[in-house]
Amino acid sequence: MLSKKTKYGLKALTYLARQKTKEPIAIAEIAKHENISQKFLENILLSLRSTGFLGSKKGKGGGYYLIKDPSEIPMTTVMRVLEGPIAMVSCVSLNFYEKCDDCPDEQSCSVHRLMLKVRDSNLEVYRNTSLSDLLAR
Amino acid sequence: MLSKKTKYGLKALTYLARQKTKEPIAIAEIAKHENISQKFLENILLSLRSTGFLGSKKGKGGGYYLIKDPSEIPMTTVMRVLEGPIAMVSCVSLNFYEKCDDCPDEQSCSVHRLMLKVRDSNLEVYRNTSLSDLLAR
DNA sequence: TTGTTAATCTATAAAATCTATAGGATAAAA
DNA sequence: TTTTATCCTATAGATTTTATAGATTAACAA
Repeated sequence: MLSKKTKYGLKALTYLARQKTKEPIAIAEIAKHENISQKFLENILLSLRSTGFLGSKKGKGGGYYLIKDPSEIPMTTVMRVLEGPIAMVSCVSLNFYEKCDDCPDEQSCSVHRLMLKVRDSNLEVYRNTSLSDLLAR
Repeated sequence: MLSKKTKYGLKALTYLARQKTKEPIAIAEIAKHENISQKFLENILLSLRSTGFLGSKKGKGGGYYLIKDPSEIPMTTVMRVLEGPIAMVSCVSLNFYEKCDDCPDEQSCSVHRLMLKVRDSNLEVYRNTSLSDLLAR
């Protein structure tokens, strides 16, 4: 299941991408429009900021804004920050590889084999999807 | 992340599929070979039995055995029983559809749009993979 | 300078889910 | 009728997710 964190994060990014202006948008405004707890959203946007495509400004008139064009913001990056590794098991993870402690041999592991396919499949979707693809009606 | 339940369930099914004989295999044997808590595995196999491709026999010489050929056991069925719906949000689920309570319009929802792609992609993998595909070395 | 606004940061509470175990019931075989 | 192994239900323990609280920092405006 998709976490609420990811769901909210995607909605917030979409909300920002739909703005005509590039002026900062307050968290309160996003939270209100997208039915999200403001405090929860604060944490989410904060973690998204580390990606480099999201900027923020403090004080009056402050808020969040996109630094890059939505078409330059890939879902691989967004999903990794929000949802964590794209792979469902760490032994097939590109960015967070870890050996399974209970599995003596990856080559012959059925779970490994299946999850490799799933990872490749998901990766292709995320690599070929940017924030701009989520906007269209 | 893949749950341990699913991981264990897949390993157990694979273990059964690799048997030469069609005689029942005791849970204890599977648990030992695959490093799984026996009691936990009991529950898992029990839930897998509902799919119809897994049979069991009680008493001495009892255990679990595959009713169908591994090539006739699709991952869609296995994953749905073990891991739950394949869709990451219920609003794109084929078998467990539910409207999101916080989302006024699916058509314009960015999460819906993205998760639809992910579901299709995963579904294709699971539909084209059977238990027999997980066996090969 | 001072007050107001809004993001930043850390900690933690509350809720939900996952993982594992316990123990008796049932069925089959010897 | 004893032994063996699955069946079934309940629940304990651990982990993760979701949400909130409150003090801090930065920017702006009067």
